[in-house]
Amino acid sequence: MLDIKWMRENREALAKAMRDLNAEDAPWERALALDEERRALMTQVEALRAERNTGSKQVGQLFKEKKADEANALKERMSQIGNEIGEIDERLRVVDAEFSDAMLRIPNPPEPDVPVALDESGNVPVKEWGAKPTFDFEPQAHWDIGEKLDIIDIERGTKISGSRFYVLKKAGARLQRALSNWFLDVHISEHGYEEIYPPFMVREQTMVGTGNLPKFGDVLYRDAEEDYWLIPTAEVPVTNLYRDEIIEPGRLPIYHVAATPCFRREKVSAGRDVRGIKRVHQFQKVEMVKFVEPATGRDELESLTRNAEELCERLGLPYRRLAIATGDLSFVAAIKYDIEVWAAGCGEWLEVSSCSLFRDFQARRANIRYRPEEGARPDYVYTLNGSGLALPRIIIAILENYQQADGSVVVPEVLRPYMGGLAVIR
RNA sequence: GGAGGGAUGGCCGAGCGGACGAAGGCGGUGGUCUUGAAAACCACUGUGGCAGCAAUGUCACCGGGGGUUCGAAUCCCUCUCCCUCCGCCA
Repeated sequence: MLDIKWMRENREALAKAMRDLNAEDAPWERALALDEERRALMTQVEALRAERNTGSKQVGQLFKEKKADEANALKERMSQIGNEIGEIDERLRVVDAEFSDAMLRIPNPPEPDVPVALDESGNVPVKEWGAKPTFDFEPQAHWDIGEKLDIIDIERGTKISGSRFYVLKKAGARLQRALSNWFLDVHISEHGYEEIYPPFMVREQTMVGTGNLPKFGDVLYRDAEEDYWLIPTAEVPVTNLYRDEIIEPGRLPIYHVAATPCFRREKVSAGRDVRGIKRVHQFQKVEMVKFVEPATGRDELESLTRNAEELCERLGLPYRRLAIATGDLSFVAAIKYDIEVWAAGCGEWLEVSSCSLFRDFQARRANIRYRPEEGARPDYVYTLNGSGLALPRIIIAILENYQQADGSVVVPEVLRPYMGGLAVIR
């Protein structure tokens, strides 16, 4: 959510931001109009309330002085004012609700250095690391490797739960667990993050806080009877940890990391990436979330992104960093880098991390503030998050990049301690 | 799942239709006293909206929302959360 005061004073900048974002349907003009109406109604109703407050006090006073006639007359007048207040209040309620709804549907303006383009074709590779592996045989795709090694069972996943579900078995399941644990351990002991185990189901308000609702409910799973939504990422519960709180001086920055399953309906990408385990309804992900002081936002984004990249490097997986263009930016992000890992079998770059700075956009929605110093007035924090990293795409990359002619797969060195010393999956 | 009891300022806790933004206490800040500190005493001590250049004014907030009333922390409805007992359960 944006600062309405900023919006009032920066109409042109706002208009340009919405154009750049390819979000010209965002109701920002409507929000500004409703804001004006809202304030006008407020001024009216408050004046009336002030009148009634003093009047009502007099009523009591007059009764005490036994001036019943005067008291009743005044009461009558106050009753009329009460009716007027009721009417204006009614309108105010409607206007207010519409205003809030409009505000929740306006995306975050991009940072000045975000490449301007209407869609993902404008994303700019800003960095590439590692050499793509070469083979003296025809490299297989992970769905073949996984099936032959009996570590990915798509057929049975589909039998149990339907399309876009899979079963990991034996070294496959263990590889995922090893990755998840190793990621966590690196972030905790080397990068200064605190581990969080959050709920995987959250209520609507929590989804609003991170910007997943009201606009993107169609990609979420929910309980049919109760107000429970399955998290599409740990970002949701972890960011909301401090909702409606004021973080005391000296506590920032706060770094959290959580490994959770993520649930996504993938409705909008129906038909895309149906093969294998690249795009699935349930996947494991380690997510980093930061709460920081505004001035440090960009530096924190860089270090966050590095925290993710470093994992790829240590796994020996070639990757590239993409600066996401305005038109491809998520609703809440002010700037975003994607990290894509090369998968030699299907010959694709796979997105395994998205690192975003939200400025105070989420903090306003979720009302997360901090006190810059003792006694100072609270201000909104900046929030950031990034995957570090997403599974099972890393599994895909490992299987495809580390495959050998005989169909076996070499386990990257760093994972072996987490795999009971296993060096080759065969 | 059943039966009860709660939610008040940073914390504890009173209030049950007007004098309440809210007694009292604790904590915090400033001051007096003191060589210094403690104690004692005095004062101050919530957040947000709107109008205004400002001083300031005004409105709202006693878990959330709605209602009754001239007037609600106080009465009614509803939701959420917490606690106790019973049942069930990894």
